[in-house]
Amino acid sequence: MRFSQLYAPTLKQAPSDAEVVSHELLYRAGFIRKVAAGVYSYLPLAKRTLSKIEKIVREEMNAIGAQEVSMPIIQPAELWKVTGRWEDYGPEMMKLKDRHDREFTLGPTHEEVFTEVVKDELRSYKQLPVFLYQIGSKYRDEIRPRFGLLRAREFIMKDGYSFHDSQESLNEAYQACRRAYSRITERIGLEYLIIEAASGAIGGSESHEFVSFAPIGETNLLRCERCGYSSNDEQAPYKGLYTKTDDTEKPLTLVHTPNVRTVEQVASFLGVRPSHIVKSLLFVGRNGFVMALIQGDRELNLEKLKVYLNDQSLRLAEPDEVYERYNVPIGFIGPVGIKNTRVVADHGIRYMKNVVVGGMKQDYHYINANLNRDFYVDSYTDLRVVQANDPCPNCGAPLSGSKGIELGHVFKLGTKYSKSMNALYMDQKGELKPFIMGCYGWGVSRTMAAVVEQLHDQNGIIWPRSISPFEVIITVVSMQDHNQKAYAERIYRDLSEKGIEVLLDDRELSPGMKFTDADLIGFPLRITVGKSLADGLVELKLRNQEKPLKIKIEGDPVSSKVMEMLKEYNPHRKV
RNA sequence: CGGGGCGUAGCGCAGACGGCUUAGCGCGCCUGCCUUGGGAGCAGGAGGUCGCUGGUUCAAGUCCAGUCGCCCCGACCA
Repeated sequence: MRFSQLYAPTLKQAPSDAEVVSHELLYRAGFIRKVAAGVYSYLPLAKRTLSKIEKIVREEMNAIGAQEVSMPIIQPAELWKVTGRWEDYGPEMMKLKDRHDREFTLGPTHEEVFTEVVKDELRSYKQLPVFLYQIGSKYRDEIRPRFGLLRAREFIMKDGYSFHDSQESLNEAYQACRRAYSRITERIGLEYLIIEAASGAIGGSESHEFVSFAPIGETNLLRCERCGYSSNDEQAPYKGLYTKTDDTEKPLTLVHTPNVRTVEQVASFLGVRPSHIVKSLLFVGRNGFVMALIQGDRELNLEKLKVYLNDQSLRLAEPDEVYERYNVPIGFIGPVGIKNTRVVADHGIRYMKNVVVGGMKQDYHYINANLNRDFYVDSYTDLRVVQANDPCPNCGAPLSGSKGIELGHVFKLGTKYSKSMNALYMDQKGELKPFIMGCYGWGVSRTMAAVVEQLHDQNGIIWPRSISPFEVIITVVSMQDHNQKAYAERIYRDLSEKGIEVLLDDRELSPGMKFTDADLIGFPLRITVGKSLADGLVELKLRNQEKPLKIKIEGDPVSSKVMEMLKEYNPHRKV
């Protein structure tokens, strides 16, 4: 490819809305353009990189026996109503109606469609297992799209689904996919971590995430240096100690706390530690209001509460809803005297004495409230968001915290979808059984952005060789110089014939611009053909190398040295 | 959804408080000359429904209302 013919509009200035480095660099380097909030066009450079990522994903999926298919993006609402996800997935879905007013969604994921497709054809255990996948666009009406490709409303994803007649068979596919994902990440050249994860609205039991390290990532990682445990903070169980006290119970007292609402305000107004306050949070779910109690200095993990109550529709109640129902502004809500509301508490609540809670009356709080005397709890569970320095659930050593970008996610779904969709096969004994299912996602477009987050410097992107749009760029310093031009053409032909993907920068531009573009786009290797050609020299420079290497050309073009340098190229290392 | 902000040339911005002339600047683009090792120089030039709709006014990019779009923060706050 010649640069003079490549559509790669590079920009000196970053667009004003670019917030994270991957967004800025992909935009400036001419990979992407925005069409609407969270919706992007992929220009030729991006398309080449995305195709390479897809190819790696495809090869690794095929290698574990998964078969590629392609399912429709547009899906009828009925399919989603059967599994209850028309409501559960709800606002995240892009919904539309056809001319007859029939409802559809642009698929945010494809469990229903895949299950529907196989249910009538797979009738016997003899046909199992089956593992299908596709690579295509997904649509999620994100509450707030941001960070460019990292949280987009349209994005490219590989999603796979497997169907089994036993847990063992599911385990095999699950482990195979985990290995495939590890190979994908390694071939791309990302630094990553596999963590235990929450399964969220997809449902199911076991689940792991593949997360690439990035400070701007939205996944909170917890890691144990001692035993290697790793998890995200939505999933990690709290296995620490709870503070117990032997304090004698003091009498319950209502105190005037004008305009004091938050835990912090209450703590400073009353001069108590946040850990002495009980936070009372009201949620709304399928069965109405639920009150959750947690120690004031801890965050509540909504995922844990959803799982505990088996209600994915659970959400924090709006202040208006709370006021309408209890006649008390949020901030003064508490468990004392609350009626007709299920109360779920974190285990820690059991051991607290003489606590501060909302007064159930505007501008009042109770002090010295005590469990089973002044208020009551229906059940206890672990509701805490585990934080850095909490003990590791495995070995008790303090956890360390960091951030990452979720690239891949594997789930054991079990029979959630097959049961509700009546997707059954006949087992050896002639009994009808629901398929045991697994599901496996990989964010393709997000991977491109995640790589840029990890691999860049002040001049631009530093692509790993495996997914760079081109492996080599040949920069001709002066197109006026016939020798330079002719020799560059010669290397170009030679490398192309040897199967290297080369971009020849044959533009009539000042050398500065060419160098800047080459660095910005981030090709692994640059060959500069310039004035030193007169002395029989060209320069080779890896993208992460400080100084170029001058090599003698002596008849043979530079291909063997190029091959050698590309082989050794490690974009993560500064050279 | 709540709060804040923005919308003026391809990109980045000024002009708006304090109303009126020909709406500017940098980059980019076009032509010519010159130049070719890190976004060169000189000269000339093209490019604008000032997001949209309506209102106020002699006069609106500027004031008012509505609307659309975009961005940021928050939405685990009690």
